Amino acid sequence: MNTPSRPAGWPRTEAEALAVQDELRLRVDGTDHSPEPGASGTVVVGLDVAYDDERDMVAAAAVALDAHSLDVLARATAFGRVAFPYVPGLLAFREIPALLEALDSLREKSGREPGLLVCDGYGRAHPRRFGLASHLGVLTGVPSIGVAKNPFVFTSAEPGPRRGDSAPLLDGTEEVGSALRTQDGVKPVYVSSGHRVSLQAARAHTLSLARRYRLPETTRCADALCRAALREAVQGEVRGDAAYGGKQS
DNA sequence: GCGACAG
DNA sequence: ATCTTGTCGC
Repeated sequence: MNTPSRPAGWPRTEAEALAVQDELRLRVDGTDHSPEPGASGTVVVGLDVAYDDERDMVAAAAVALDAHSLDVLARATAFGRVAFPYVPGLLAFREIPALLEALDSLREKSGREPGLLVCDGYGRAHPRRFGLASHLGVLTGVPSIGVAKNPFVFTSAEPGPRRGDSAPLLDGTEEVGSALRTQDGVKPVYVSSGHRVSLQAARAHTLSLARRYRLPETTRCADALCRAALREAVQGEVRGDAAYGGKQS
């Protein structure tokens, strides 16, 4: 019933959060230890968070898919209070406590270890090279990538028009990610490596997960789940239903 | 100094 | 992220 929104020691100020990023960024492993994209039996986890700022409430979702079939193997949610205000570049501090809780819950009920985490946002494509996907990867040790819908502060050439076409996402002259077309003639997504995944592999995983739609199936499933969970939790609160007061699956 | 800025 | 109807198309 008790859902800590801010774990002990969680940063309270922007300065503290920046210090944490500077410390943890040193632990990022840029070499590839990710499973083969689309490999049967590999568990890929999609993660997302929905907010109700009015009620200071967040709902996180973690969904496990089979990398080959894209079948949903397990789902988990977690609820809490907003852990940090939204500050561009510090998104992780807002979302990670609830995401870790959902991920723990998912491990319990699936009984399987994730081979890859797919986050809504950035990994290396970040002002300090330590976005949400990098942060979550370092904390869990699981290979991770970030797939975002917008280029944030970076620029890229327009990738070619076909699925699979990509262009470097640049911070000046440094390649920090890829603009990747996942469907013919559809707006690209912005992919970057988080932890223990190369950029090339991050693109391959993204394409393998986005077979029919612009966004990876992992992201679509997690997005739908956390939104539904938040709706139900808010309704429950309005009705004064105690069953919605804590965490749920 | 001002605006822009993952979700 | 979220506020929000209908509409065009596969």
